[in-house]
Amino acid sequence: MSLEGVQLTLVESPGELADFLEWLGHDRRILGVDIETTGLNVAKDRIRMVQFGDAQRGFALSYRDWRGIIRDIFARYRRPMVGHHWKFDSGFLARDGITTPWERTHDTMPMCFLYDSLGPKSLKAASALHIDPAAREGEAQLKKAMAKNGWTWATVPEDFPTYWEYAALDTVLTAQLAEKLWPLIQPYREAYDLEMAVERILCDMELRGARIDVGYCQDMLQNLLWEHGALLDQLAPLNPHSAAEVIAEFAKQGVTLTKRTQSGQLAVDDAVLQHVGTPFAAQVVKARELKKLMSAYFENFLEQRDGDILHPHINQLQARTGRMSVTEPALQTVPKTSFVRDAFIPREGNKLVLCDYDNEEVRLMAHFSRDPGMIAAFLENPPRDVHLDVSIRCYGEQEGPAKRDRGKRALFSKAYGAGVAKFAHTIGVPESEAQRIYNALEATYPGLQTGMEKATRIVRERASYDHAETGYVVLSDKRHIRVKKEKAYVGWNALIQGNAAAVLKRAIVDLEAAGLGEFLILPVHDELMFDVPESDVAEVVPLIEQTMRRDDWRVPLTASAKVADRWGDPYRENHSE
DNA sequence: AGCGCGGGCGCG
DNA sequence: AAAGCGCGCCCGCGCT
Repeated sequence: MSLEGVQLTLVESPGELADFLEWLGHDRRILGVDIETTGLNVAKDRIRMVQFGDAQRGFALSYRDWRGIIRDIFARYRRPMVGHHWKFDSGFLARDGITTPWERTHDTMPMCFLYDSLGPKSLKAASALHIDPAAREGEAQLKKAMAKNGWTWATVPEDFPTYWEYAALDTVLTAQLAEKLWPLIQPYREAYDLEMAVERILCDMELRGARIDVGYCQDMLQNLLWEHGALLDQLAPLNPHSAAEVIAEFAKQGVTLTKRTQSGQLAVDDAVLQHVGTPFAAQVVKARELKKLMSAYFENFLEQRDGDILHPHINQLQARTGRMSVTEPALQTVPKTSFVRDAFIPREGNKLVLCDYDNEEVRLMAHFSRDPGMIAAFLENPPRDVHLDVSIRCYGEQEGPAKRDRGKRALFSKAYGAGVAKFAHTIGVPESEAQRIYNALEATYPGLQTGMEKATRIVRERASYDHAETGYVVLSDKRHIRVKKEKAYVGWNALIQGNAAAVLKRAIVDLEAAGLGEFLILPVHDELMFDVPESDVAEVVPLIEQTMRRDDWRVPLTASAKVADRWGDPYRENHSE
């Protein structure tokens, strides 16, 4: 495939429209579709252009001029279509009341990911790799022209050739990419079908959005602003957010710092400041905390809302493991305090339902390690506390329960590759002590070590076999997650996180099939948030738990739901968790 | 003024 | 032989 001889057209006159419609009637394997918008925000931005194309030709249509025609095309076109990141385009069109035929639509983004989970996922980068290095030229040229003329995506003239050619070419790239990748991803059809089904549901979730309590956010932001301002006044002229100034202040006060950052500078992170323990160190910690709460959370909630609804971007294939991420705002990183989570409320007359998998990653480790003790623990009813068992083996029946968290930290540290030194440092104990906990872990669940070694070996062997820089692990839905050979030990993490991600995606599809899709609001790795009418809650909650439950692993993957009036309810101090 | 990076910190 | 993994967003800072 290449871009040579590709013909691009801006449809302006009725004659050009007739030519375009005649072309649209031709027989072709797949029709590429794309839209251009004034920006990325589905609540605030507009569609400017809609483009159609195949491997040879691309057409750009002004949305303002041809909206009715465009609507008809989506209603009538009966053959397969393909977009790149179709959730974006489909969401904008759906918002305008234009329904698109998901059941006949493909997406080259999941194709890219399934072909190579570490490869490029953007249309331009993937096209440059798979089709023609010239695929990037239009974008570069357009950016230059926009900068020169002070244009944005909202103001660049529709008839500016570089703009509409760039727009029309995207459909050609998408169509060519689809033709090239389609045969290559056939071994991963199960995963592809799953991703397409998930994408459609995520599209609806983004449009639905999550409701926030605007007044609460405004009040909390005011309080934070005041408190942070007062702290800055106290410290002035010193800026507690400048590491250099903080380091200089410690030097002046005679405090010696030793920990270094990755690049060799003196570290002044939370652990260091806690260790220093002076009032000034505490003030720096406090200032950072307040700033984070303001800037990353409450300010963003208020800035990014549409009325009282947040429409976050749910990035389906962002992580190399196939995990999803949520941005604008980053709702997967909301602090686990009622203070921040109280910002999230259900719609009028509704309840929030929060359902997460119980110890999902540990249960998957039990499955893949085949460790008899770990498997047995999860087969008991109720399940044994695997972390407590490690702690008791290390510290005894008396002291063990109080040190359960060390058992838990040991498992996750060890499982994801931390050495004894790193583990000792993160939990703040001498290395000898950390080694004792690791020994207890190994004695309790010896299968963990062998499982990790096996995953590492497999990644190395596959990389060698392919003469490649990367090997891979295979997930339950047959997809490959690539892992760099020089960090082959990451294979275990990829296996666990990747399968956890696939489990959640399958659950989302099953929930929709069970009629619960309309309540879905947000995924958080091993957890789903629902917004459910109060009158349906009693019926829906057990259905959610049953639908999410998985019994096709060596241990059951169970899910537990909580009902709340605010997201913060389960995190309140008097709550018994 | 805008960009990229490192440090730091929020989550699973 | 040894190696914590996966993200997003903020700030300060140095650069263009």
